[in-house]
Amino acid sequence: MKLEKLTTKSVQEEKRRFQDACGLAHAVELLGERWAILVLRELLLGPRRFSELKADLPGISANVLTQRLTELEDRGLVRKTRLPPPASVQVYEATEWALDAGPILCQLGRWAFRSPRHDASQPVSAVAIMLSMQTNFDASLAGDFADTIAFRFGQARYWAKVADRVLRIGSGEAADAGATIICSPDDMKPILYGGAPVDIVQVEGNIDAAARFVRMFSLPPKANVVCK
Amino acid sequence: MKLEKLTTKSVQEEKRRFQDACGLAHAVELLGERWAILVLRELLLGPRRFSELKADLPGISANVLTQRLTELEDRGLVRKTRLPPPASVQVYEATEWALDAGPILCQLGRWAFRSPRHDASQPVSAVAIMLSMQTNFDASLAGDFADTIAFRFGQARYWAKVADRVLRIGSGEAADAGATIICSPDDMKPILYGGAPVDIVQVEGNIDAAARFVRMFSLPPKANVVCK
DNA sequence: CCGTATCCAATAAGATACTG
DNA sequence: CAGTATCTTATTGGATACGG
Repeated sequence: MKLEKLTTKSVQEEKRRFQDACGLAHAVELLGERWAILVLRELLLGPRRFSELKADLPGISANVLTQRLTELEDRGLVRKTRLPPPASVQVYEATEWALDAGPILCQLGRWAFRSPRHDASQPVSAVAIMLSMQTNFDASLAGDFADTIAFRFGQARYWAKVADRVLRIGSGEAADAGATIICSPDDMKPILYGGAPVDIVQVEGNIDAAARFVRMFSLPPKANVVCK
Repeated sequence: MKLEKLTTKSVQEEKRRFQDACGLAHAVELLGERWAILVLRELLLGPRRFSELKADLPGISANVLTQRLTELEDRGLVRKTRLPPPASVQVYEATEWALDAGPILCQLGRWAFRSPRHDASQPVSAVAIMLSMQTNFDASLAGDFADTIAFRFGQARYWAKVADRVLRIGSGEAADAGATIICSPDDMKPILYGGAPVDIVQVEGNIDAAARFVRMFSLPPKANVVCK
């Protein structure tokens, strides 16, 4: 009975494969299922646990998340590992190869942002807002700025470091932060992309550094298309 | 009755939207349905007609193709136009914005090519093999080569032009081709990527130019991952 | 708390035949 | 050729209950 089910399932998977050697067709086979790309996005800045993923992907159900994680593991994009003691907690981690897709996916996101249908009023996750900084950083606005800005979104910790007109982001505590911004990921949207001043949220440390930092981002122009 | 159906449908579409302002989530909403990315790929080198698309997307059914084209049109990615007389035939054409996604999708394809699960023995479409040349062109192998190679895949015509270690591709007849390669898209795979000599297919014109040209491509290395 | 397994209803995809 | 119409099958997401 179970064997039959498994066989049926693999036959189905066969049938759902594209008969197409093009790499792009395979990309769709790897990441084309609903939620898969967003699960990977959440892993781009480091390992996460199941409940974090579920919390940051509003609308996903536990069984679907389980299924996507298992599929991504089967395909070599995700590893199920255990954090070193004393944490000793189980986490999901993107493989190096999966991380290589990160910059490409960010570019795809920036492209889709130009859609007239895009709704920026929806919520964003912490990872999403951090990645958006990386993607929409405008080197020409950086001037001689050189500092690290730390972010506290609830319990989550991230940082963004600017030097020589290059920005790098990462997760974890920042040792050398000139300023720390404490708010929710959603609070950052009007500040980074709506021209709002940084002091509408809590800032610790060098507030001028934080204020300069948040003016270094710009969104791409909307596409000139008509759509129903 | 009909109104009710439409309302139900739009409510359903609402529900399927991600509550996520991240551009990547919107990219999935734009291109995430099955076949959508491959339909767009087929339009990246110029307008195509319904039957060509159906023929080059093995396995797609007419109703799904209709639905994808309508959706892509609604979303501003595709325009339904009519070729100028005397052709006067209806074609589907990617918008400028949709074409901007082309290079990103090609990079995603090159990334997915590194998957251990990728099956290069599947067939490729004419557009896919031409795009793969653009994507996998290795400038360091071009030397001082400067010439245009024309391709005839059945009735379809494409060209690839190399100058100053830069390759450009396009569709249509090439006026100044040094050589013309006449075969099927699948025949090109072993020649471009398997080291096979170009003269296993029909070549007209300067065969040495064709032979040099087909050695200018290299695939990315496989990812170092285990997968079930 | 961290998931996993199973069932159910809704909907999307696919196969096939058919029409202007 | 360019799609529609109809029927069947597969997948999804939500609820619920269960195991470590």
